[in-house]
Formats: sequence, structure tokens, C-alpha cells
Amino acid sequence: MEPKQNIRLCVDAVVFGYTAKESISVLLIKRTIPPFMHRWALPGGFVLDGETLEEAVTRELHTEAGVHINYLEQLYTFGRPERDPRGRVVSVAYFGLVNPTNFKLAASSDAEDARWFDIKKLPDLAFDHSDVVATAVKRLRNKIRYEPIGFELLDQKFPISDLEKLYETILDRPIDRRNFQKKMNHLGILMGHNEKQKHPSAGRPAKLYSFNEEQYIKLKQEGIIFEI
Amino acid sequence: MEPKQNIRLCVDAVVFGYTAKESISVLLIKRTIPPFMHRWALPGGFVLDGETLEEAVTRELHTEAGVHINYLEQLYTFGRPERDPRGRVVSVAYFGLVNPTNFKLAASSDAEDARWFDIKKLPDLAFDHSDVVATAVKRLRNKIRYEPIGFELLDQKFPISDLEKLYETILDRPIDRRNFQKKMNHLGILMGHNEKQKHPSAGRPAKLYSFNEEQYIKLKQEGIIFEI
DNA sequence: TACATTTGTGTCATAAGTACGCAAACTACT
DNA sequence: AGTAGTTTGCGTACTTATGACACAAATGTA
Repeated sequence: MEPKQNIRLCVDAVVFGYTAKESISVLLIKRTIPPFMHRWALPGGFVLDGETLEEAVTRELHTEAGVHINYLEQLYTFGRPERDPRGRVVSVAYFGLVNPTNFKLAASSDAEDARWFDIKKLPDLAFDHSDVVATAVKRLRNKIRYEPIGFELLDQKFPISDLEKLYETILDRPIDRRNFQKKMNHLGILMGHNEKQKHPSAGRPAKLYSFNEEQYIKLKQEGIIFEI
Repeated sequence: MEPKQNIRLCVDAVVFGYTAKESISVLLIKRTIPPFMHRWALPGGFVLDGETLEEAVTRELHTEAGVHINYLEQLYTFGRPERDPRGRVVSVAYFGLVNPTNFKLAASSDAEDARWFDIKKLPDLAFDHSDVVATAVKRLRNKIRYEPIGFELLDQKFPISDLEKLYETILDRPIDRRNFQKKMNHLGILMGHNEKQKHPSAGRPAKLYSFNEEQYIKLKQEGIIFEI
């Protein structure tokens, strides 16, 4: 009655980080085992029988790259029968954000190496992982326009210009600095601190802000839509 | 090296239809086999080894309910270990839209019955299917605000007021008829026909329109954002 | 023919978005 | 010190979008 299936299930994670304050990076690991041995790939692996999908992703990220994740959501499930040379492997992909300055990447036994790659300069990836990354980049571009996910990528306190540059990088278009500040102040999801940027390379030191999550949740409940 | 997995994969479909022109319905089937025998559930079933996920959904919709689908996209993958009493079954849920006036529901051997249910008056569902439906309703409400999916639910030619009532139903709030018309005309994704509504119950007969997909694709490429 | 009803078009006030100008606060160089 | 260069913070004027509402046109019905 229930057909015998020969399908295995894995999870993969597309984790974005904002490193050099000028480009968006994605976390990749170098495979130590076939197929695609010594090729770069997304961190991920087979789901264990008793764990949830989120647990599987978190576990793999920890063991393969030593990453503690700030934000994680499900992205898409890739199920093309030919996507894995070993046989039928369906992969549930996740979308993650971290602030890379918070920790050091640590490749484990499962991975030769773990590194950040600029999303505009990716190497050839294993499996269909370039499709997965492309899907994640689309999600990132869409999502940042109406949800305040940018804060997960920055330090806790930051000048508004950092946030603006992040938006410019992700959306890949210039944004008027003054209108962006006006909009952010108007939205009220930033909390000002009586602190200033320490060592600006040049120019007037900027006031530091942090994300006011309480205010954001309040606005969301009132149905106010955040959009850039 | 690769752990022996005991996970099975199935697909489920949340198919919406706009029937009585006053409420949104979802397609459910009555199960003939345990678990949850004789309970209402989403159409779906196990994925076959050689088929894609989309093929699996389409096949199940066809065999269980005789439905030809207008629009289909992936919704979310549900993977809680306890979601199926038979063991670990991960389900990839899909989101579909049809115009129910185009065909007759036909329950097959796999289902005792297939019926449309008002999304506000759902019966107790099998498995975690009420979570799945809730996720799909959220997606429907979000999606209709910035993508012209409403057309999949209406006849090919329709008066603007039908489209407006559909939006009011899905968003569950009143919309100013005149501003809605203005906005639709301004967007230019409607194509007017030199035809009028045949038998209006009362009042001036409305001009009939159809969706101008070409124009929509053009606008989308130019980066113009559609929003209600 | 009068009336209820629904559509099509328009107006007007207000809110939001866009493109700038300019002074304040800092660094670096002379 | 003083001056040039840079970046921030705040403001202004113009354009565009949104929301509330008025009114005539086209139909069915009494």
C-alpha cells in the first residue's frame, strides 16, 4: 500500500555574512568526501531520524564550520531526481544570517576548510548548490526590503551609514543617505545612544544606534508595513 | 559513512478556489485508509523515486480529486518528527490556485470524497494539516498584495468589481471601489474588451477585462512594483 | 416614468517619496 | 593655528501616491 521509497533527505544552509563592509559573503566548506571531493559546497548533510530539520541545520553548521547562527529560516526544498549522483537525495535548504566578526570559522573533520566567499565571486559549487545560493540571494534582496533583517548582519551598535551601505550592497543600487536616515528615524525602529563612533577615518563622528525590536514588534502588530 | 535513514517523503497540496464569489475555499479529501481514516485531509501522498516533487503533487491532485491546476508553487516543508503516527514522514507542501468553475471535483479510489471548504469553516484535519493550511492562507494574503495571482481564481473575462471583491475577501477588509479601479487602470495590467457584463442583477453593466500578462511581465522587468 | 442600484470618472486634501542645500564636527596637512 | 577635505545631521522644495468622497451614466424594476 505504501510504496517502498528510496529517497534520502538532507539539509543545506546558505549563511550570509557582511564582512568587509563592502560586499555580502556566503559561507562555504570544502568537501573531504566524494562525490565532489575537494569542491566547495554549502554546509549541510543528512537529517537524523529523530531530529527536526532546524536541528539538523544547526548541528551541521556547528560541526562543519563552528558557526553560531543569528537568524535562520527555511528557504526552499530542492528535489530534482538527478541533483545528487549518489541517488535520490532531496535537500531542504535554509537561509541564515550571522555577524562574522562575532566568531572565528573553524573547519572540522567533515570539511577541509570553511571560508567566506563574496557572492559575486563564487567558485564552482558541488551538486546544484549554485541554484540554491541564487535562490537565497533573491530571498535576501526581497526580504530586506520589508523586514529588518539587516540588524542581524551588523554589530549591536552601529551608525546609520553602516546600515545604509548594507542596503546599498544588498540591493546593488545607490540610496540617498539623507532620505534613508529620515525614513529610519520616521519608522522609529532605531534606538539612539548617547555615544559616537570612535575613530572615524574622516569626517564628523556618527551617532550610534541599535535596533529597537520591541518597537518593531509593536509596529508590526499595528499592521504598519516597513519598506525601503 | 552515510547514516541509514528511516525517513519517508510525501507531498501535500493546499489548493484555493474562489467559488461562491464571497469566500475562499480550500480543496480537501476524505481519507479511506488509516491513519486518520474518514477524516478530512489535504490531497497528497508519497513521492515516487523517479519523479520530481511537482510531478508528485500534480499526480496526486489528479488521481485523488480530478483537479487540473492553474498555478502551483512550493509552500513549505514540514518536518516535525512526530507529525505522522506511522513514523518519520517529511512533507513538502505546495500552494495551488484554480478556478473551480472550470471542472467538476471527482473523488477517486484514494479518497471517499473531495470537497471545497470555506477557509473560515474548516473541519478537524488529519496530521498537522491545519498548520499547513494556516501557512498557505498567510502566503495567499501576502502574495496577492504584490503579485497578480487573483486572475488565476477568476474567469478569463471579468468585471473589475469581481477582482475587487476577491481582494476584499482575501484581505478581509473593505477596499474603496473607485481607488481600486483607478489603481488597476493606472498599473496597466488589465486589458479592456468591448464587451459588457451580460445579466447584472442590478445597476449599470460593467465593462469586462482580462489579465494582460505580457504587460505585467514587461512592468516586472522594468522593476515596477505592483502593490495593493 | 420614477427609483434603486451599480459602474465609470473626477476632485481635493493629505501623506509619502525624491532631489537637493548647507552647516556642524571631525581629521589631516601645512 | 589655520585651512582643506570628509562625513554627519537637519532642513526645504518639488513631485508623486494615497484616501475620502461627489456625481453623472447605464441598467433593471415597480
